[in-house]
Amino acid sequence: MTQPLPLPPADPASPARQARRGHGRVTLKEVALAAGVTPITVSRFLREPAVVAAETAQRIRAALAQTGYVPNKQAGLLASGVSNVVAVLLPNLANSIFAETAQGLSDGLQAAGFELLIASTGYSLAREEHQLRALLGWHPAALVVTGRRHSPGALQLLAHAQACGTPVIEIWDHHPPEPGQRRASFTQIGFNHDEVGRAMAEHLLRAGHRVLAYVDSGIAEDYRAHERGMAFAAAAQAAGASVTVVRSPSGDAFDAGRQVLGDLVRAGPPAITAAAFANDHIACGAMLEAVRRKVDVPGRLALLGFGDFAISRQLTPSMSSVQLPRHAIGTETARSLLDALKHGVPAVPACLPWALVVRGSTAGR
Amino acid sequence: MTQPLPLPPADPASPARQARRGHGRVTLKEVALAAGVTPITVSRFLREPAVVAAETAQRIRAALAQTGYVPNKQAGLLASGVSNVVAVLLPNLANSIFAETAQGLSDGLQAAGFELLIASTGYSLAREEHQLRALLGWHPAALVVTGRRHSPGALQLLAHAQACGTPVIEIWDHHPPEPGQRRASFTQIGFNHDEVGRAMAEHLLRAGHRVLAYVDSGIAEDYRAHERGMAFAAAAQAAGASVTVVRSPSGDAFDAGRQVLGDLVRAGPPAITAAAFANDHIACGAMLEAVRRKVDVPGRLALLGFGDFAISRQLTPSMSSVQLPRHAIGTETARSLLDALKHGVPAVPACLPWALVVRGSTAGR
DNA sequence: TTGAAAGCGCTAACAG
DNA sequence: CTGTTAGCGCTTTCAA
Repeated sequence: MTQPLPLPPADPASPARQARRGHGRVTLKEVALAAGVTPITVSRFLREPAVVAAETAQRIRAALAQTGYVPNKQAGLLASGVSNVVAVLLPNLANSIFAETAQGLSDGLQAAGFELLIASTGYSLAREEHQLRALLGWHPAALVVTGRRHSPGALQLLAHAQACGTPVIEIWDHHPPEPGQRRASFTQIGFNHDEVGRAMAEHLLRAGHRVLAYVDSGIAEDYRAHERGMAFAAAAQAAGASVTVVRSPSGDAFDAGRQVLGDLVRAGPPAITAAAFANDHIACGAMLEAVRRKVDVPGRLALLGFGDFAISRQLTPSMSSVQLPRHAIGTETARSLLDALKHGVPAVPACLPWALVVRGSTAGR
Repeated sequence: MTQPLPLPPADPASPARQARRGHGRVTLKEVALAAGVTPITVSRFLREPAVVAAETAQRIRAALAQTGYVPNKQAGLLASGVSNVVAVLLPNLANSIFAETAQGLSDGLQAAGFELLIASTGYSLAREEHQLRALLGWHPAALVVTGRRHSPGALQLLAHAQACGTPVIEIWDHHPPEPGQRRASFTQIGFNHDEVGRAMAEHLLRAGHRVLAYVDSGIAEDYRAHERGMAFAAAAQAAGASVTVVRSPSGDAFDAGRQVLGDLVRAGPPAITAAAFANDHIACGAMLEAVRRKVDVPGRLALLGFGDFAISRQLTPSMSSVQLPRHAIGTETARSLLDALKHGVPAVPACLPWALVVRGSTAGR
């Protein structure tokens, strides 16, 4: 504080300094003092600049710049009773699949003045409930969670929030309610994983495969991957094909895929001729190992991924996969949420399109 | 509200209902009413359960469960004047490199009761300043930003915050202050990108290469990648080698790498015999294209990546790269921050280790 | 061990 | 167009 560093918005040596609280932050009152008005006028100017007189506005503007005022959101939200926070629970942020959804949400919500409070659950329902409890303390304007599976406690919290008028959206899923199970229903924005699993099976069946495998996610609570696997197996078996479900080992997904490939080619007789995977990383690992072992893909073994990650089209042969509305889930959720929040209506659910992209790894017959 | 759904923590049909505000949230006062004590006692119990009488505690516990109380953080933080929020600004979340740092931060801070407010800047200093302004409104306990380059406005905000006692940490960088440039100094936790650039050059020079290329990031404001490139070029030229710096095209990084490979092999005479890249994705793209074109790697062209992404060790030949303390930057920052916050001392800077991993793509000579 | 009073910083409502 | 009054939900003194 000895040398006068250029700190225009709040020079520590300026007269505004001594007016600060213990925490050192400039408050509305101090700005008002500097501008020669009352706090409420400054508050008004901040929210609706047009409503104050031109010359008053000028003085306030100067005071604002001079003091380096930053509004305290805690206080603002508390006083107004409205929240501009949207709480988001994702299984994972490191996984680019969800990061893109977060980006989509952010794109759609930030422009409308909302802030995102993002927490990751690590694919654990227990952690989801824990995080949910923490997030709820911010009294968010809306709640976005991943999937339709939640712990009983989380379900109660979500139902309670929804009953109090807070929109709750389940993303990355779109599923009709189970007949027997009575549960609160939330708005779902995503796609049906059963359908995807079936489509994956049908694609392989259509190519003439009769001995199939599904390589499931190594993550115990990746329910959506398990669901696709169940639907895949059911569809294949209904068509008279056989299906082996293997769970991929945990750890690096590429390595897991490499490891699984050994089991796949060793299996039988009858030999497995096509495998579907819980995600592209595992599938790509298997593909790389197949290339290394000179296992013919798709001749000896066809491979079908899920997620259509950037690397998948780059390998040789290129990986057939399922293209997902990763970003759209975010933007659509934002759109739906803004609508719901603005007009006080419930958020509308949406079933978003996906596409099975056929490439070299399952080509021809 | 017609059928009595099981909502234990706050049955909308319970007596607690009518006690709710317009926003429908249970407040401390209502819990107190249900427990037959005053709000302050409940508040105390929540923070220091041991300090209230055993039977009072019992009643409060029951009231808490019955009402489904969720503390309002806005109010709590406002009243106590302390913030448990750490604001984090990252260039990008979709990029797993930063997602891991965020995870590290989260791992270290959540246990200590802090919450992360994460925003992404999209590698734009302008957006950084904007986001910073928004984040500052939460009056965070600490500020974590990426890199040492900031807009003048952001610099003022950061300096101001630091002057007010809020720790400010710059991550992913560790650089001595420029002699001529007078600027506020913040705690840096990361590594020196000049050193990495030099090490990359030295590795290739040591392998006998004399005609080099640096494939820079296509992102204009990825200053750290540019820095590595400058240091790379300077070191190579100092050793008498020639260096061509090319900027990778924007868009999919793998495709960019593929595209760049054409230019690299076409260049000369003298022909470029080794290329370093701003990141592994571009490098892998180049590698895949080299394999496709049957360009011998490393015989005709050695490739050296940066970041050591999961895919890099999987390709054939495997990619030499620079292993980064992605997660450690997060955990170390958390550690440093907790220390600073707890003892009121400034956060200590740290220079974290990285390692050049030699694999097939730059092997032998 | 519990309570009463006061206030965090800001914003609704109303009044002028 | 501006100010007054009251209070958001909670926590900090202090006192009982």
